[in-house]
Amino acid sequence: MLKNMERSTRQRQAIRQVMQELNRPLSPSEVLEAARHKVPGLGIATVYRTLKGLVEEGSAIPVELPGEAPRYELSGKKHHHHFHCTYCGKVFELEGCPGDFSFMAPQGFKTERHEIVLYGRCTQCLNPHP
Amino acid sequence: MLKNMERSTRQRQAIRQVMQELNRPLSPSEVLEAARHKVPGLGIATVYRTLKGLVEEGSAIPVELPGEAPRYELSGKKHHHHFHCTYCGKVFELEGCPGDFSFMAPQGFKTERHEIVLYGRCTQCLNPHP
DNA sequence: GACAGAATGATAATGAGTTATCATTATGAA
DNA sequence: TTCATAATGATAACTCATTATCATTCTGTC
Repeated sequence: MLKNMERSTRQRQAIRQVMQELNRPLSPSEVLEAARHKVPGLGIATVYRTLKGLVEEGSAIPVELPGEAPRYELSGKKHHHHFHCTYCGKVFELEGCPGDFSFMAPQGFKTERHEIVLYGRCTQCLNPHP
Repeated sequence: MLKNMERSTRQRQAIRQVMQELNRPLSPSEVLEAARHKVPGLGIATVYRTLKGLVEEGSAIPVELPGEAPRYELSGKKHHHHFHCTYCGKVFELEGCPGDFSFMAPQGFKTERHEIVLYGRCTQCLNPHP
């Protein structure tokens, strides 16, 4: 007897695969575009529904960046930050973190967490003809 | 002969004052609320128009934080980051910056700028009864 | 294979934030 | 003070991301 996200459909398989393969935070429309290569008729509503389900079951988490609609990445990764290519708009995962930034907060403030976003050009956009 | 933001109205004066006095990134509705203490009948449309004008003339800049609508702060400050109180929702300016984060980017990526956001509790929210 | 009902896809509806409209008011040059 | 017109405030309209609706299709159990 099943509960949430109970049936294994081609659409859901494709969406999960795309998120594993691309391995970076994806917007719903990026997921749609990539997953349509596997399931041509895929609709955006299914993408939203599936992403919501993945977040609810804990296997994906939303990634919020300044001025952008949420993207989604698979969960289970350790503390990390992101790089946003200002040319192609893709967001990449960074490894590691320089550490604790509590010292930046004013006296009397209690820092609980932090986010770092780097902006610039990714390799593909710097070297368009490899 | 005047150009943009040409007339000095009570509304515009109040909005500029509020931004100077509070000295932190303010959302349009925060500006409205604060500026209404000076100009009671102030409307939200005027706030949006004035903020847009301030940005166009270069005296204010939009501050984008993850998952939030843009706030606005007066320009001319040096490189800095922000603290977002998760309790009252206010955003505060931080002084200084630990430095360069290019080393976090993958091989072949070119980092041009970075953003840091700290999350936690501000003094007021930690000490409600001073 | 048959069947209950979960899932899908197209699209209408929603919601939050922002902008446009327009009649009225207020600024500032003459 | 007068007057052209910029600015205001109320609110309708718009934008864009997301969700709801619903007829149809598909999954998985029997």
